[in-house]
Amino acid sequence: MAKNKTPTIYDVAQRAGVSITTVSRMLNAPDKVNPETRDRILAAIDALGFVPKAEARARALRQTGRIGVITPFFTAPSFVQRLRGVASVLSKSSYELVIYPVETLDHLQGYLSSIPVMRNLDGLVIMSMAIDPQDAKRLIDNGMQTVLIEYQHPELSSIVIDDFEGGRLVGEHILSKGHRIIGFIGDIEPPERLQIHPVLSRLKGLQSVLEKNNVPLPEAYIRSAPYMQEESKQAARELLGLPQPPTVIFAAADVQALAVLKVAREMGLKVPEQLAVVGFDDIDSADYLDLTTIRQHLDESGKLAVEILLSHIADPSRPPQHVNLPLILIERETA
Amino acid sequence: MAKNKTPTIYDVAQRAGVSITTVSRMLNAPDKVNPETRDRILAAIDALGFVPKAEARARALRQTGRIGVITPFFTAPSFVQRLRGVASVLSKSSYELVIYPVETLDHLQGYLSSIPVMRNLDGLVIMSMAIDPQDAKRLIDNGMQTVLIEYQHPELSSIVIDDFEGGRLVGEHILSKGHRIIGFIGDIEPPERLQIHPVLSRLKGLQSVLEKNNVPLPEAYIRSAPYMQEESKQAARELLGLPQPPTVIFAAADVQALAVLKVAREMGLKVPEQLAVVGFDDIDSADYLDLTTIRQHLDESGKLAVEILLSHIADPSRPPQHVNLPLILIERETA
DNA sequence: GGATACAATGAAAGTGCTTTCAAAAACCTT
DNA sequence: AAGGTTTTTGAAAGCACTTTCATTGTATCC
Repeated sequence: MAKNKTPTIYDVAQRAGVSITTVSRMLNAPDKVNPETRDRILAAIDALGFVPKAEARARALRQTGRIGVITPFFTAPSFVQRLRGVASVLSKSSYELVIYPVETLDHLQGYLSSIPVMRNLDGLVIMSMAIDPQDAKRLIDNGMQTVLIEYQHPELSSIVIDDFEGGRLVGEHILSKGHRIIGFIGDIEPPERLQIHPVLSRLKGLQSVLEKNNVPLPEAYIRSAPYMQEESKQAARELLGLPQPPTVIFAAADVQALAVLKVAREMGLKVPEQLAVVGFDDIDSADYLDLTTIRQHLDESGKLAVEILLSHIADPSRPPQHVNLPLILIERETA
Repeated sequence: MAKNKTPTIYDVAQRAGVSITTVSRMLNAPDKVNPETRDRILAAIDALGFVPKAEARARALRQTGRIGVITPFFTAPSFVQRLRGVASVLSKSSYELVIYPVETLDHLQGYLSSIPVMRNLDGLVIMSMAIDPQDAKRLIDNGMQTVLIEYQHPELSSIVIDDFEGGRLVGEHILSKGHRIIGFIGDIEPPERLQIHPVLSRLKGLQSVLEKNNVPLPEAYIRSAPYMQEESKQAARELLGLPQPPTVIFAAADVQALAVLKVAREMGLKVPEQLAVVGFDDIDSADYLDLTTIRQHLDESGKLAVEILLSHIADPSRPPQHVNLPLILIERETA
């Protein structure tokens, strides 16, 4: 047997001693071919394990739909948790989950220009990325059902959280705990590809509360650091090395808060007595570390996104839906 | 314009004043065509509402550009990290990443019976799951390139680690630290769907070292608990409630080790003075918590799997490759 | 026996794309 | 300004089938 290639209609024809025409006809209109010939062809088909490719594909495309998720390269636990939500509802339906990890803006551009046009996706979830109006328009024009997470567009469904409010919640909490010297760590200038600025809003929310209560937050107490562990630790060390170090640090992402906790341990600071820490996201690890943080229902946002998506795929006439997920402060041990 | 037919690439080409080649190229490798031309084509596409037929494309293409990953429903950080490895190499190629989360054995069976026949995948990675000989045969017969992680089959490429050796490493380490009363927590009876028993091997590795050194490990000090946080904590509490509590606990998964650490904190035990903890996996959080653990290069295993897969897709005549990834003990603060 | 009607088949021409290869154009060097 | 690269492009040759159309061999009728 000439193997390792998947058999084509040509192989079948040759083996059955007929032309490809006859094989094709046998497949599409069996009654138009002589029963003897038919049996010969059938035997050849079985022997070769032939499956008409186009048909398989068409069937595959119909029976199992595909939904795509565009996500910043998922190094961050928060994205993972959202994906988990997405997968959990998808695995109950018969949809495949296709992931498009975005590392650079080019990537995103590439996906966005080919996806709507290629039409081999039934729906799309775009996580934490700004998309420009032109791309949005193309999605809409091509009837690609899309749900945005952490970004908005009037004509596309979206799920957002109120980052400003989150910052406020943190501000109120730490003030109520009596803190007056406050440090902030966050990735204020996020990677260009994202083009969204949740961290800045969180900071502003914090600032608004502090101002209202006449608690200062000098420039020196605000450090911008990327999500990486090392950079975050460095930022924490700088903050704690200040002549008058903060008694609480608000890290705008849990992963960064974890880094702060690690520094605190290194320096032998008792948490929360000598240093309180508040995070943002409520990733899984936050619970393990007893980190006080803002829960933004990451799993839920993923689930919801897909549910909205599926309902819109089922009935494309539904208007876009805009959901604002509530935030709550989870008080644990670190603040 | 002859309309009422759905537009083809020819119509687009004509309208944009270029050849079909250029249109096709624009669709598949946008960066290889002049931006001006690109805009013209894009405009034509938009104007005509052109949609490339997936079927035709697959036909001409002879490959699908999709690689699939079958993974236990990815709630566990360790799977996530492997996926990260997978995605990192995939995003450099032009393959789509399709994820098949497995929740039940039925799921797996469904995937395994349709995937090879459907032929809409160029390659497959199967993580941490046993596949029976029949399914393996089907994959092989249909020429589906496959890489197994944490499971072996003589005719399929695979990536494994030596769990027994990992257990040994832990045993030697804790003995060298002077511990003589040892506790073990692990998911010894894993979910039926997995049908693989890495945890048992880890335990056996540990036991082999202990025996050799005449250190006892009574039944009561071995607790089986599923990966969930609550169950793991409960197991830890039981262990620590023993008349003679262990001075070190080896948790066969980092997530469980984190739960142990949490219990220790609850009980006010100093780590590692009063209770040492060793994990297994070296997930991201392990670093944040300074957990002493066995590193099994999760990211790397994912990367490697895809690299092997891609090389086999490129040249299907290559023989299956069996890789044994080395384990090392990472000594941090907890033991 | 000759004309007519079919049934069964294959050669070859699509189908809507991708890809290879080579030519043309634009850009650098020295 | 001559030569060498690189970038853009299109003609044409696939891909795995489906369809059209012409050819053959019979069966049927008068």
